[in-house]
Amino acid sequence: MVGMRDVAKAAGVSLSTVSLVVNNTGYVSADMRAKVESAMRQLNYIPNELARNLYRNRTNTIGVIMPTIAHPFFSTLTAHLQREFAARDLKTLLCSTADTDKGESEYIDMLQRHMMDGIIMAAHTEHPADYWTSIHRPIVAFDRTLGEGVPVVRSDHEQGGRLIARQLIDSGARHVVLVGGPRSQFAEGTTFPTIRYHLTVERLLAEAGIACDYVEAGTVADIAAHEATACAIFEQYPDVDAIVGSDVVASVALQEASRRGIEVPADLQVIAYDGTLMAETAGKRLTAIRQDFPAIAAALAVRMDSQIAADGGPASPSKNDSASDVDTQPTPEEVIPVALIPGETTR
Amino acid sequence: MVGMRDVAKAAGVSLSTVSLVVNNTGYVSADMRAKVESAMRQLNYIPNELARNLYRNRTNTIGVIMPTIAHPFFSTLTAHLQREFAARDLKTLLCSTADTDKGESEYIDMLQRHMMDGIIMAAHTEHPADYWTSIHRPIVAFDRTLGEGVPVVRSDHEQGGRLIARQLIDSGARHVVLVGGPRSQFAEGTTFPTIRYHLTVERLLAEAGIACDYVEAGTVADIAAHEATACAIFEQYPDVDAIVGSDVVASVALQEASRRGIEVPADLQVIAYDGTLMAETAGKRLTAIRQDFPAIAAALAVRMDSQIAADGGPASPSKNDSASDVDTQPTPEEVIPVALIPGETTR
DNA sequence: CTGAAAGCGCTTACAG
DNA sequence: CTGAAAGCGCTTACAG
Repeated sequence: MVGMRDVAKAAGVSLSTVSLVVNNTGYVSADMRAKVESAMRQLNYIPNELARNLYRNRTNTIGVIMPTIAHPFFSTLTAHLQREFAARDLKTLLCSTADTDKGESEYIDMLQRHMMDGIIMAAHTEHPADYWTSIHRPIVAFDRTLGEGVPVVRSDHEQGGRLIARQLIDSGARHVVLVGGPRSQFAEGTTFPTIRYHLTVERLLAEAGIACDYVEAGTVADIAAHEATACAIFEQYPDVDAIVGSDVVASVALQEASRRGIEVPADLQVIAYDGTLMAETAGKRLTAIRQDFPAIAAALAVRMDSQIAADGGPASPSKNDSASDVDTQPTPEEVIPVALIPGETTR
Repeated sequence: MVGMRDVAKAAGVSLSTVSLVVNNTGYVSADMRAKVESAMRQLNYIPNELARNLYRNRTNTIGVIMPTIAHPFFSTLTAHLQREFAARDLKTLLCSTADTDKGESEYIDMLQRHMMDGIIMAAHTEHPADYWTSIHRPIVAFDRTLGEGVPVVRSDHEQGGRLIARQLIDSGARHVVLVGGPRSQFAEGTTFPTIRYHLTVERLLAEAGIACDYVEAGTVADIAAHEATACAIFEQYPDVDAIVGSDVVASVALQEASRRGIEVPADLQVIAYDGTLMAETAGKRLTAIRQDFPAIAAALAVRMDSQIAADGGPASPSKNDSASDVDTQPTPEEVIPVALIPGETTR
């Protein structure tokens, strides 16, 4: 392995001169630079980034914690995140909680051991209330409230709920089935804002006097369960005339409806929540609430930027502690609008 | 930041003793260990992994270069890879070529700068013949022949082609449309083994006297193009009675067929190549050639293991150079069987 | 079994 | 504008 030392020797200059040339820092005379550069080329010198990382205590790597990217929602989100980070010269370390026996605590560990500069938390594991706030390193949550000081980016699920409810009410739905995660996540003080779309739909439909049942489809990582659930709906609720669920659930429900000879949208409407590619490849183009992946990813990246800037900032307690106390925003939350994309599965 | 030095001071022992305790290496007396451990706890010591990385010249990170994980094939593959690597305590660095303005050469750069221990190459960019072999660091290719010394793992596309052809012949297809990547990739000496399934199908259908047209669907990252292509088939070939393409293409083609009132499978058969989740969420369960993701990921990981072992090995030219010459396998290629999963879209 | 020393490869003040 | 020196935080021979 050829190092700076070798280059310095070959060029007949000092170590620091080589460093200056490599980093294009400070002033180096033209011929010094030339000598160094030709030596680098001749020896085929490649700087060892690890040494720099050690010195700077930075790896330019962000951990992206997802339940699993086998799920289209999370693969889409991750793809967009990766683009945002790459544009900032940040690497994306893929951290799945469902594909692995590793929980996110192992990833947090890696964060603290300085192998990552920050973490995007989009997995669904639950933790004691103070777990996240006690970490004191750059974390940004997606669609999770993790506690004071952990910024959140999420879609406007209330809006999503309103859009769905309006569609269903206007089209004269009579019996709606909502498919979603474990109802236990709906408890008071839940950390899952996602549920608000279900709650909103339920409330608005109730006000309109429309029957609405909720069916649990298992956790987001259990895709087989989604498929089974979607098929079972028709047994359990023979007179269902509208189904609302994730792209996966909606697609499978639509498929099952076709198998049973149920006319969509005449006798059954289907609305997908998420709006990934899968909503376009189902039996018909699904009417979908589209979460705005580019905007979500951009917002997450911007938040991450500032979290990192804050972290890299005053390592020693700043003299004006009071000022920073004043600055403490009460868990900044950024809400991204959604849109209803009309498809072929609603009236 | 509290470091080993602080722990040593607090425990009243030397630096190396702390190191031994932390790494659970060598012999440390019980009370020494106890003192150190309590000091670590009190100071809340967290080892800085960067320093270790520098010393060991290893990051335990594998770069996974994909065109884009927005495509279901690559997100599925990546999910499985991540599982395999995690089981080996290797991190997965997500490297997309299509989601980014970065080409894989930038990732190769990171490999050489020792920020990654190895690279899985599954993207589709072309390079001069000697590019890959000149890197001399752990690389394993998926479905790409990259040159001498770069192991390849791929599905048995010839078998895939045979399975498809047999299905089409046995069911009495008359006019088949094959949808795939740019035909320019089919040139002699191509580095894309994938094309062999098309070539095999074409040959076998020709022998059977069945008409077969090839339609280009754009690169794998251009999903919008796939969708457009799938719809256009019906205009271009009004009498098509079988369509073969990736999960995405097949799903969209099926959707379009339904829109046009074409009966599947009676008047049109559809076969999907890949067999991801998307093949299950289309309008009907797609008959699919399923690539064996778990086996592919496992094979890639095993190859990566040995590439890394070889790389970490004799840094200095070994005395028996001749022996290693003899050992040089001519580009090991591991071929994983595929399977035809019968669905509702074939007769 | 423990400690002082050198070193992983680079960076950055700091004298000249 | 250049060079000798200290240091990033840890590891590992190597004396004791």
